[in-house]
Amino acid sequence: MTPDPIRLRFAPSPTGQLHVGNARTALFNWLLARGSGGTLILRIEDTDVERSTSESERGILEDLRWMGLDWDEGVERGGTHGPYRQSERLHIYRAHAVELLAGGHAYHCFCPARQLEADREAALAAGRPPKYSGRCRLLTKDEARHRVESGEQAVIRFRVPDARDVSFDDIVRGRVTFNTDVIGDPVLLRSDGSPAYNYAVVIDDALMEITHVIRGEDHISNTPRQLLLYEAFGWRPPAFAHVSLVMGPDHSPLSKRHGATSVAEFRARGFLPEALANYLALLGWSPGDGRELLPVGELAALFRLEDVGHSAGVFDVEKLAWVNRHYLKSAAPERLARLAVPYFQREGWIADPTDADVRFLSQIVPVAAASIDRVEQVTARLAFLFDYSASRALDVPGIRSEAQSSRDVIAALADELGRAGPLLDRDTFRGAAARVRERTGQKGRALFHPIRLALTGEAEGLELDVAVPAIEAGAALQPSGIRRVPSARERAAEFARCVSDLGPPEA
RNA sequence: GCCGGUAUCGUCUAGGGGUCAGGACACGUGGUUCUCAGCCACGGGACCGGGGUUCGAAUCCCCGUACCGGUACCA
Repeated sequence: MTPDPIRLRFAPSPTGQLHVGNARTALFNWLLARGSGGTLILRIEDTDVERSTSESERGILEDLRWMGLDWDEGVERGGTHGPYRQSERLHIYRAHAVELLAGGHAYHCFCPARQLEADREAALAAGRPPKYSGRCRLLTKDEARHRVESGEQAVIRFRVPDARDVSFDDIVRGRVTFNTDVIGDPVLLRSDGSPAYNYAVVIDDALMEITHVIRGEDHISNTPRQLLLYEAFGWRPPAFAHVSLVMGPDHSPLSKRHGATSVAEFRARGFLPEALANYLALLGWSPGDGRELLPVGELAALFRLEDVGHSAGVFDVEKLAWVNRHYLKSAAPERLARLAVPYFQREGWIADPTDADVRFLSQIVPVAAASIDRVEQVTARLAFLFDYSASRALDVPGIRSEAQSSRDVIAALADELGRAGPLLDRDTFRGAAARVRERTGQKGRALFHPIRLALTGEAEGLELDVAVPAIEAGAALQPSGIRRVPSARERAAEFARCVSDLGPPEA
């Protein structure tokens, strides 16, 4: 007998960008669903009308898809358990509240907000738990009905049973127990008729037949309230798994002041989706055999909730960068080229790339990508192509002094390239360099470094064997959407002229 | 305050009554290369504290501490 397939859900609130902590929760749900042949549902928890926006919802969905996470039922996908937006389920919450009211599990509460606030402060001051006093619990149904009918504002509260333990076996943490004495009667329906979180989740998870709730640890103390609700309805609760939260380097919750926190920001900085997903899976979980660089598809087969760590994890951008480098090195050339285009555009180096431009970029961007952390950094690595200036290079003291003491190499290079054809491949470049060596007697660093300075305008960068042919290929680009790339010959001539204008080095 | 959770190198983790406490990122040193990055090799670096149980505790138990979460008509 095979067990029923599991049903999981990810239920974000569309109140901002998708945070990496939530992305990790989504990923864990996805890994388990895909690894077990289960169903993943995407539900939108937009009952907070003030803060929910449809742009946020769109952004979150986009970020999820970008990371490679898909879902089987839910928003923009449909399914038999919809609607999947809480704002479209209000009638369902009302109907079930009526049922709870009838069964005596819930009651109307007319306490004004200021009263509640005062109670709360008094309780805190007296060292008591600041839970709802229960003032309206004793109201008779008739009295409550009259007051409601007379137009008085009311919320519907759940009647939490007194002095009982509520326990559950959390899949990641083990048995967790709360006593109901510390739980105030939670609001089910607000005075405007909209459902509160703890109520809506229960109705939705139950009606959507969710079998496993994987969510952040911040929800662990909501769980007993929700369990009580399941009990009142006579429903069987799902299994719960609370995963720890993601922290910043200072061990406080990851926030803006730590830098990027949302999936969209990491994407904008040029992290690859497969790298972010791989890294996030490793934060709080490990396959156990020491392997770390595994695509999510493989991780899914290995993932077990029981193996998820109990403690909060610090988000380590350095390690993410390492994972990203790995995927950068194996990414398809044309994909990298296209990913890099927006960054070039931002620099004003490219307008609209032609097919030839993309072919050119597909040659050189992957080389640059092998030595950077994120696609964003490709511009610094390839600035020598599009942003060459001999005079600007020679403004840098270190470059100027080295160039001045290497005038022989620079002059010989300019002369040599003036008579040679373009250095379109490694061997042609090496041949030219060999002739400069013969003419000057310089070799090794004393030969190549000045050549680097003259041809790239930079003291460091890609190896010349690929940089120089790339310069020539860029210079040969015919009708192009790329800013003109000066050839090696032009560069050498310009650089030599600038150096000779400088005169001899100061003693 | 009260309730709940958590605790192995700086970070992510493996392990778990007797181990040289293993790996990865980061860091340091050396090598490779015209340079930076990379890559390779080597190296330093941890069981929160105190009690208890035990021949033996990082591992089991208790207490404490620290941190995180909750204590909402936010989710």
